[in-house]
Amino acid sequence: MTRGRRQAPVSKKISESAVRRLSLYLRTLEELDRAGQEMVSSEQLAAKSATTAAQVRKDLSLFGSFGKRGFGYTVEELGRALRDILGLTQPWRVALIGAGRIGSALFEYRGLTHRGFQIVAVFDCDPSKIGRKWGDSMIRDVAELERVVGDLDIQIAILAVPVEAVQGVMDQASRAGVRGVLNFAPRRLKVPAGVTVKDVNLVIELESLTFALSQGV
Amino acid sequence: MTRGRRQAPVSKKISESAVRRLSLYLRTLEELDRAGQEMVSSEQLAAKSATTAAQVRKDLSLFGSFGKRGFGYTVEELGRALRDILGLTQPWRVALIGAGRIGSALFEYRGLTHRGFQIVAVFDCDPSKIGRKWGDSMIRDVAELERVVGDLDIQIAILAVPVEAVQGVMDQASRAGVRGVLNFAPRRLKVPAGVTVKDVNLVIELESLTFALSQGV
DNA sequence: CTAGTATTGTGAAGGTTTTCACAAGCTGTG
DNA sequence: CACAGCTTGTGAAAACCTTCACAATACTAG
Ligand SMILES: NC(=O)c1ccc[n+]([C@@H]2O[C@H](COP(=O)([O-])OP(=O)(O)OC[C@H]3O[C@@H](n4cnc5c(N)ncnc54)[C@H](O)[C@@H]3O)[C@@H](O)[C@H]2O)c1
Ligand SMILES: NC(=O)c1ccc[n+]([C@@H]2O[C@H](COP(=O)([O-])OP(=O)(O)OC[C@H]3O[C@@H](n4cnc5c(N)ncnc54)[C@H](O)[C@@H]3O)[C@@H](O)[C@H]2O)c1
Repeated sequence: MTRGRRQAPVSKKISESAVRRLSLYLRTLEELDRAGQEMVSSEQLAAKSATTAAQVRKDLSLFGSFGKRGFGYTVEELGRALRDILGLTQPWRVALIGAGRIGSALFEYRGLTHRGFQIVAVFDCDPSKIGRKWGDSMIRDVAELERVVGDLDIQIAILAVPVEAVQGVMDQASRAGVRGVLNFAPRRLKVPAGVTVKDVNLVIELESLTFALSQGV
Repeated sequence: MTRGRRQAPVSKKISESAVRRLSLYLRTLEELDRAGQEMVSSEQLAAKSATTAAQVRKDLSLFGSFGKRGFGYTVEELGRALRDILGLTQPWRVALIGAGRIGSALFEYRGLTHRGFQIVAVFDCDPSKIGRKWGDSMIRDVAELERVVGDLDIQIAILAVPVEAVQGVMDQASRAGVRGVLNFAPRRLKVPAGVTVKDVNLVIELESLTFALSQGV
């Protein structure tokens, strides 16, 4: 029987909610790090991440053993481990498709670059927008998507196009070799196996809010 | 033993995921309605909403009995029932706080008004923005928040301010009597009991995407 | 009216996630 | 070195959610 720590997972299935919490823990750790704190207990990490100490320990135990009994976790070390688990050790190259209102907000959002997501190309289909300069680069014709994704080694696409266009753009993107997609259009996308989609849907958020509000009366 | 249909729930606890699916079903129903379809089976509703027929029926059964055995559901009737359950029978009055990049994208987003969310006031703290005209109304000083929320009977606030400012703005909003909040800033908010918060956090979405991508290697 | 077909509504089973509780183990102190 | 104090890591229990499977039932056709 091996005794290693920080062991690779035995390929257990990890729940979506566990992964989302890991991302939260990482943000909390970064705040602690900025505040100069070196150690943190599962108790404290939980309090700052709106969960419980047991949940924190269970989540981490899915991936290995990162703490010291009696003392807690080293902020920096655990942060490194989480970045590693979440696949954040090297920056990701992202295409933004749709240079409209949401697209421009995202393009200028420092929170993304900061976390290692580099928008390396922007696409649109509107001739009046194509060629316009955004930041260092230029808005490209979405027809070039396939070529550019290959040339720039893009792995992720953010879809910020109108709902009627989104499935078509998705098809182009998956043909181009994009493996992950963040979709802002309110439609469930059909994708080939091997492509992962995450949806951001404001209306669902708002409606789950109004549900809660009208329940609580 | 009563035999009523469409019974009010016996105040069971409804899971967040069930509510989110209801919102999805509603969108699907609206699409079917636009397409002129009158009846729908749980099977079809499930296929279009990326879930299973059993799940659809179970979700609906939490709130009552809306279908006809042997036939399915009336698109319009079920739509009405879902709007009722989700608290969408009358429009909600929303304050947008933070007239920056994300704020302006949201303000112009038709998808919200469309679904009965009316942005009736916009607030900022930047003197160069206050007083500027947006749509029919004007950007107001966030200092007026408390008064305006009362005057305009605002129930929901969308927070689109920088992360450093968000807890302060949240405190103002809850003092003002806002009961629901959609928060775009990447920080967990502390709120008094009776206030519900939903977070929209892009970085979590992207990181759960990169987790999936780096697992799947 | 009866038979036949289709689909709902729902207990029960099965599966997953969260919480509990405690042995294991690290560190500082005397 | 032994002990005290504290926190992790983890099986087991509890809670929660999804899937299964089928009786109940609505409607149509004959
Ligand atoms: N604006 C918001 O706050 C908001 C919020 C949530 C979701 N969304 C969703 O995000 C998407 C974009 O919204 P928006 O408000 O930015 O719209 P927008 O109209 O401002 O921008 C859409 C952009 O996509 C471009 N486009 C259209 N078809 C294209 C194609 N086939 N290929 C490439 N580019 C194409 C358009 O030229 C335009 O520049 C929509 O699906 C919307 O439902 C928007
Ligand atoms: N831009 C994006 O795409 C994006 C994406 C996800 C999340 N976010 C988050 O949304 C928030 C807003 O981002 P943004 O890019 O729109 O920023 P922004 O700087 O463009 O806009 C923020 C606005 O808030 C105003 N403001 C600051 N303090 C305020 C206060 N106390 N009261 C009222 N208004 C105040 C500012 O004057 C500014 O107009 C941030 O927390 C950001 O992390 C942004």
